[in-house]
Amino acid sequence: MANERKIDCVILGLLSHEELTGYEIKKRMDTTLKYFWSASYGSIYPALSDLVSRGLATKREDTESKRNKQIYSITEEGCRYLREWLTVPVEKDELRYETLLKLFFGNEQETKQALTHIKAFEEKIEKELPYLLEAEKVLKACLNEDAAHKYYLLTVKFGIKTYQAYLEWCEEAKKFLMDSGA
Amino acid sequence: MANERKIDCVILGLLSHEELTGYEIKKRMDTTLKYFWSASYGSIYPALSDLVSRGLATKREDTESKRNKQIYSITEEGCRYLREWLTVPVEKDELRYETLLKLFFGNEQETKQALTHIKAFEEKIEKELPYLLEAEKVLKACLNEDAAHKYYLLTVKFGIKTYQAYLEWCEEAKKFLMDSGA
DNA sequence: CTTACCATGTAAGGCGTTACATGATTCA
DNA sequence: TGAATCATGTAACGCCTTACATGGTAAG
Repeated sequence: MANERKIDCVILGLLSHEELTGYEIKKRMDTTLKYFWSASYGSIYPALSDLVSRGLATKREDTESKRNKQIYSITEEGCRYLREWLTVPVEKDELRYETLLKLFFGNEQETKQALTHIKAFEEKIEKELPYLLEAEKVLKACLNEDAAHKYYLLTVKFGIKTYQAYLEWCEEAKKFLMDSGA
Repeated sequence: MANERKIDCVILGLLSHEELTGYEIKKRMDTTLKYFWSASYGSIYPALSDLVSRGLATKREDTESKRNKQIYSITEEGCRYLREWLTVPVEKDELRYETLLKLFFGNEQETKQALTHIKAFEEKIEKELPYLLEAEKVLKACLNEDAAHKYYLLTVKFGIKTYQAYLEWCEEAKKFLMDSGA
């Protein structure tokens, strides 16, 4: 237990909450996890097959719906694997912001360009923040329904805190460039 | 100009400030850029060769020092390439925090484990923040010496803002878990 | 003299995305 | 009936890291 593929752990984590299809796993990623993790079908489906072959998950066909669904569940061993991973210290938290890269080299362009990148970043954050705030409200309201909500709420709060810090920075950065620039 | 390898752009950006060896490029990454970008020798050296073969940079051997240094410079075309990239909108800002992943699935473990991850995260941030604050002080003092400092300062300020937000979140998260937990 | 740092590069392999390929079902 | 969404998968390829391989130099 040292070099786990993160995709395996994310999937097992989601399966530990409920049974899911590959499609649903992708959806969870694109909604609740997307603020700090992402994955594509091209990594999810192969990972699912792999988890089954390693005995960490099982697959069964859905009989109820008319769709050709493959439903995945976590196994006992999968649970053990997940819990083990959760006890191991975090290896790496990574941030790759192209916006900051372009800003860092801003001197090669005009101030206007730098401002454009900052504004684009600001707009993106302003558009996403309401979803986080809404999620916070909903989660706070049903905190007692599911113990897992507590942890979900913490990650949402993280997103809100940082997004608000981003927006503050955007304001300051714009002011700084407009005052000092030109 | 649509699918530029970011590593090329970072290197060209650094070379636009000054001539550098591959080793020095790596060092710049590990100090000034590491808060929002990273790269290893295994990607830097091949990229440098590639940039030379594409006419975006030139390489010459160092004659002054006794070391076997390969010094790289940006070409006119390299400058054009860089500036072009800087005008293109940002494609992706990515955050991959394993800490949040482990926290999200925190229900599978004890509250204690979640707290451990938060504390480890907090310590890491507390250790790095002073460097950012020091960099801010230095940059503010010599802002007029080099126009590029202005942009460098902005990225440092971004780091400070977010790190401070992280620390606030850590405090709240710890309190939240200790109050609600157990 | 030996440790730390300077300095360059390659090879193997991992991990993941994009694009492709296909088709069913639901809803307006 | 057509668009949106549900649903599963593969293949090619890109990009990067890790580990390996090697050796010089400066400082204590």
